[in-house]
Amino acid sequence: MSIQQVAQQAGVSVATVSRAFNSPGQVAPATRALIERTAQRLGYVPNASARTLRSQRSRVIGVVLPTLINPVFAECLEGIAQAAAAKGYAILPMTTEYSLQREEHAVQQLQASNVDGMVLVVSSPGASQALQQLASRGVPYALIYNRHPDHPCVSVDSEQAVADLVTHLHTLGHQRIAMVCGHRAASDRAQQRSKGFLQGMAQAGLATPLVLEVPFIHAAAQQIQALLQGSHRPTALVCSNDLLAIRSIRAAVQMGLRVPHDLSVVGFDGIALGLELTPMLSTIAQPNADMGARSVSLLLEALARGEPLQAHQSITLAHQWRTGESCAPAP
Amino acid sequence: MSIQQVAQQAGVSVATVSRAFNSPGQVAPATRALIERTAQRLGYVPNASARTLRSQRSRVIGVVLPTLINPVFAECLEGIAQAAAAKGYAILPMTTEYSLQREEHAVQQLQASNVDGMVLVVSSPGASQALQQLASRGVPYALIYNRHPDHPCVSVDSEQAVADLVTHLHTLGHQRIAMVCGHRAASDRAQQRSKGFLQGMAQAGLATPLVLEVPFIHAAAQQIQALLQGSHRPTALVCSNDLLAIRSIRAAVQMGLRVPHDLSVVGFDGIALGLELTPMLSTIAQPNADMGARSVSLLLEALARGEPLQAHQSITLAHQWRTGESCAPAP
DNA sequence: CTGTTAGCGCTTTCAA
DNA sequence: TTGAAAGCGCTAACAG
Repeated sequence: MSIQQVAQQAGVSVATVSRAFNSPGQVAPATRALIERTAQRLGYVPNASARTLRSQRSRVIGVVLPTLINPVFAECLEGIAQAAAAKGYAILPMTTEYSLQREEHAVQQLQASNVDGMVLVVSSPGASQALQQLASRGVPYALIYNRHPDHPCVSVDSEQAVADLVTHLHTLGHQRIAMVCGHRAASDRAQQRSKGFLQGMAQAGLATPLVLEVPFIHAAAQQIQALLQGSHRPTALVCSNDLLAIRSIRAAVQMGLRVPHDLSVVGFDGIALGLELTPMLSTIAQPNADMGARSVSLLLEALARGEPLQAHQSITLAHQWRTGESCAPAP
Repeated sequence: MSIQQVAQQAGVSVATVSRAFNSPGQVAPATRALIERTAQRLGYVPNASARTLRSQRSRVIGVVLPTLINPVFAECLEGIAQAAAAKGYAILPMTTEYSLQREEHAVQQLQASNVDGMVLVVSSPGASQALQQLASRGVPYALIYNRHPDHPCVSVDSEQAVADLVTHLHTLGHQRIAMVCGHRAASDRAQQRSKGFLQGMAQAGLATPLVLEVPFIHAAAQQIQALLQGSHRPTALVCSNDLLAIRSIRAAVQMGLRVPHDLSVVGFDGIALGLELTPMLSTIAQPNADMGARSVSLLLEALARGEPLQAHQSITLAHQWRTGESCAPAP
């Protein structure tokens, strides 16, 4: 089913059929109606590859994410997809599983696919080859969750958020607060959040802050339990994301601790599932879908202006403390 | 960066460059090395649109899923992505949010994108316009999770699984067993699972089976709590998926019931997160990533043979009872 | 082993 | 308002 056949059937030229689809206003109403009817009857759908090849724009936005197993990224992707669809754009998502190599590969693939722009979550913006390539080639892109002065980012202020959280915990009477943190090398979020933790602890005048670094992928129950051992154990655990919080709760309950009675556990991200859990997850909630949507608008505006996004166009969105049920005053 | 410029820089014809990429064996080692070096230096990546347009194959597999918010589909997608990548295929996922209209739209978009084949989870294979279109146009496709005699499907026998589960619960002493089920109109899985429930109840000689139908999207705590009211309340709840099980546990705990002591709750799907919860989710686990992978292999085999998949090539994979901690003998 | 060449289906001047 | 025609970048005969 090509434009040729539609043109032939309708008794017009291919150019007219093309116009009927792309700038209907330029086609006489009668002609347009005829073409629409014919196309409908033949089940004609314009060939995206040909269109892209010829017009040098694909109306596709590439998306690079660490993984879809962590619901925070799935939620964000839904936001991206929705915002893109509303503007007539399709999305092409790729996951990197926190691997730098796959990050570069994804970016390369997306470039080959002629995406008009990209939305990415990378490990570490400062160190990313992939981003450099994008910048040097003038491909418009926006980062989400990442924060970096040299790149256009849509994010929340994790550092401040966690620092404030520590203050809040301190107010609740917690003195011994520890952090469970994802691999900082694989995520600038983990870095910022742990930085905020240390800052908050210092501000509160709390001593010897403990930060336990664990992998993202597998549960690390034993390490967490080791952290919770002894009479001088922490009374509150700050986790660098909700998934780690969920794992921490399990680890704690397994060793006989009650959450939040004996131990407060708070997460970061605000995944929707956290609201359904028992206890409901106490967490610093990010507007995940909205962040996705905002990054798309930013990107599309840049596309419309015909120039890449600048670092100074970064957006910091408000986070929100979700009280939940896994956090309580110190015992 | 086009093949032209690489050819020129390397002092060979475009055909040779093309061959160097697509059938390296046909190019003299020295020439190939030169081309590879040149391409590398210039940062050349073949243009996917041009390639697809010319060769009439995109090496892309379209994927249609209800949503990525339910982790079962996210896990499945990871399986699909991995299997596809291993064979040099990219994937193009679209979500339908359980809407029939979006289902058709997705299929149409994917066709326009020249995908070589599709993997889909639809609401109801028997009623799907989209599938009919695919079949009539000879586009190879495979369904996952769905089960239907007229379509090639990769699935587990949900009906049998749930029937067996009811037997198991009966063995554990449960007499009053109810089901919490997703909208049957929006999902043939919900249909099959509720059918299995009724069958299991009949087999066990248990009376008046209660099936509560709830929406997929929003929590329905009140309806579930109404079901659990009174002294003659169920002692076990069979949920048509893990998300509903998680919600049911919350609803139960909120009204003072202990899980599994007062009430057993079992799910269906085997999402990875279920293993991390407290109590760990008791569930009928499907091999989600594997199902995705198998559907891809099936599809690629069909592609290699140059013909669509047939209904009789359907695969039924084994499910597995995951004991968990949310299910116990009747109180 | 390498080069020449004809399109794949579409958009977009340029003319009429 | 419409048509003719020139490619977008690539692959796949075909020829050498």
